[in-house]
This record gives sequence, C-alpha cells and structure tokens, in this order.
Amino acid sequence: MRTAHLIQRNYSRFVEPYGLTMQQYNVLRILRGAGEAGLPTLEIGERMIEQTPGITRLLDRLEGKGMVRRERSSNDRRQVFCWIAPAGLVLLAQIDDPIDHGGEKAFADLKEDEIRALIGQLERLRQTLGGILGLEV
Amino acid sequence: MRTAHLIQRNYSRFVEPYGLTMQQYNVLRILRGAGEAGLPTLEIGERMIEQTPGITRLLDRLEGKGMVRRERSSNDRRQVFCWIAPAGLVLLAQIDDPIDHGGEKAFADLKEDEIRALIGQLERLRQTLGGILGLEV
DNA sequence: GCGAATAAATTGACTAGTCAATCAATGCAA
DNA sequence: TTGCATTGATTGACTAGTCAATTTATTCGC
Repeated sequence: MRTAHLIQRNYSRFVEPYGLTMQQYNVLRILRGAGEAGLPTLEIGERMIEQTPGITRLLDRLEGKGMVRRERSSNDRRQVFCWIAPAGLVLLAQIDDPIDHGGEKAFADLKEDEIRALIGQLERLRQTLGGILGLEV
Repeated sequence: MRTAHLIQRNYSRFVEPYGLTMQQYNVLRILRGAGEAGLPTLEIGERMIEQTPGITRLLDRLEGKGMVRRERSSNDRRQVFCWIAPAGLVLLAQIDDPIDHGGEKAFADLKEDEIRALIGQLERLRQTLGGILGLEV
C-alpha cells in the first residue's frame, strides 16, 4: 500500500500541471480507448478501481472542464453514454509522452524478469483477494 | 494499485463493524505501540502513509469517539501529544485476532519465499520512487 | 535581547471513495 | 397488460487525502 501510494504520487506530478487528477486522467484514457462508440457510465467504473457512485461525480467534473461529452442513450434510456471531447484528446496528446517516460524511470531499477515476477505475484494475490471478497479483479 | 485497493478492502471488513476506518485503526495501533509516552501529532503522521493535515482531522474523530486523548505539551507548547484511551485499548483487543487471521488468508496462496521476494521488490521500487520524489519511504 | 527564520499544528477548499437510499426505465411473469 | 423485481445512474452524507495559507511557539544570529 505504501508503494501504491508512491506510484500514485509519481504519476500525479505529470497530470496535475494540466489540471487533472490521476483518476480523471484514467477516465480520459479509457474514453479515448473506447473511441467513437463511447461508453455507458458504469462501464467506465468497471474498468477503474473505483465504486460506481464516484464515477458519476468524476464525469461531472470532466464534463465541466469540457473534456467529456455525455448523452442519455435513446436505445435504453437508463444509460448515459460518455465520449472524450476534442479538448480531452488534445490534452492527452500532451501528457502521454512525459507520463510514459516518468513511469519507465520508476521501474528502472528492476530487471525485466523481476517486473514480470512482481506482476505475477500481485495477480495471484488479487485472485485470492477477489475470491475472499467476492469481487472481480 | 489495484492490489493495494483490494488489500485495503479486505482489512476494512474487519474494522468497519467496530465503527473504525482502516486509517483510524492504524492510528490506534501506532498509539498503542507508543505506550505511556504518547506521540506528538506529526510523528503519528510520519508513521503513516498520509500527509500531515489529514492526521489532525483523523485524531479529531478518534478523540470524539473517546478512543484517543490529546494534550498540548507543556515542554514545547507547539506540540500536541496523543495517547490511546482505555476504550481504544479495549477495542483493539477485540479486533486484533480477526484481522491477523484475515491477513493470513489473503497471503495463503503465496509461499514464504515468494512473499519475501515480493516485499523486497516493492521496497526497491519505493527506494527508487522516494529518490525521484524526494521523500522518505 | 530583538527580529527573522523555522517548526508544530491547524483551517479552508477541493477531489475522491464509500454506503445507503432514491429515481426512472426496463424486463419479466402470471 | 399490469404489477413487481431488476438495472443504470444519481444524490446525500460521511471519511480521507491533498495543497496553500495561517496561527502560535521556539530557536538562531547578531
């Protein structure tokens, strides 16, 4: 948990100058990945670590900044679809390089196969925890 | 970060029935460890993951529940010393066993030496990150 | 011994994460 | 086809984490 906290802070340095939090950055990345199709609100939540009520408010803020567009689906009027707005794409394009570079530096001390081992062990841990908690991981 | 989040949730299950959050539980553990001597506010913060302004408010809530006692130091009147209150000790005594047991279950799938390797790699990662961010780890 | 720098703690304002409750739309079953 | 459960999303109320600014007390240099 200490390590996760430091990683969070490390990445935050790169997105905060652009007025984004890590979570907001994450949502934008997910929406960029979804492309023209967009995504319903709760599906964004499923791809993040977070619980659903938080997603709505995250999107509120991003919409307020003009980074995201939302529209109630005419197909199933319970759903609200979300798209990344052009301003969001421009912003991401600026952040992509520095943040990737910053991430590499953090892991520079670990060898390729150590990183793989680390990921594997964390995955097994999540598997166990997911079973205990009855959640997807 | 996903794994850390699940671990947090796993432990939360055990402390929330007692009206505590994980961070509050953590503070109580630290204060129990400090014993009769108590600890100044910011030293508690240093032993946690958190930044200082959050500690004050954490302690406000714990004091409100009668779990913590605070007193301005007569020695250096800038400092506020904190102690765990008797009610806090009683509460911890109830939680200790279930939470330790719950923690063991989470790591049951990893072998002893895998856990050691995991800890070592996370430590090296924190070392690197601490250097980059200019923080203690 | 005085004034400036420093240290400990707090407050304000914000974002985020959580649970419980609510609301509207949809689907299903008799 | 009407009533009831389910689903998608939101709101309210709370805890937590962060930064910037502030308050109060101490220390250091001269």
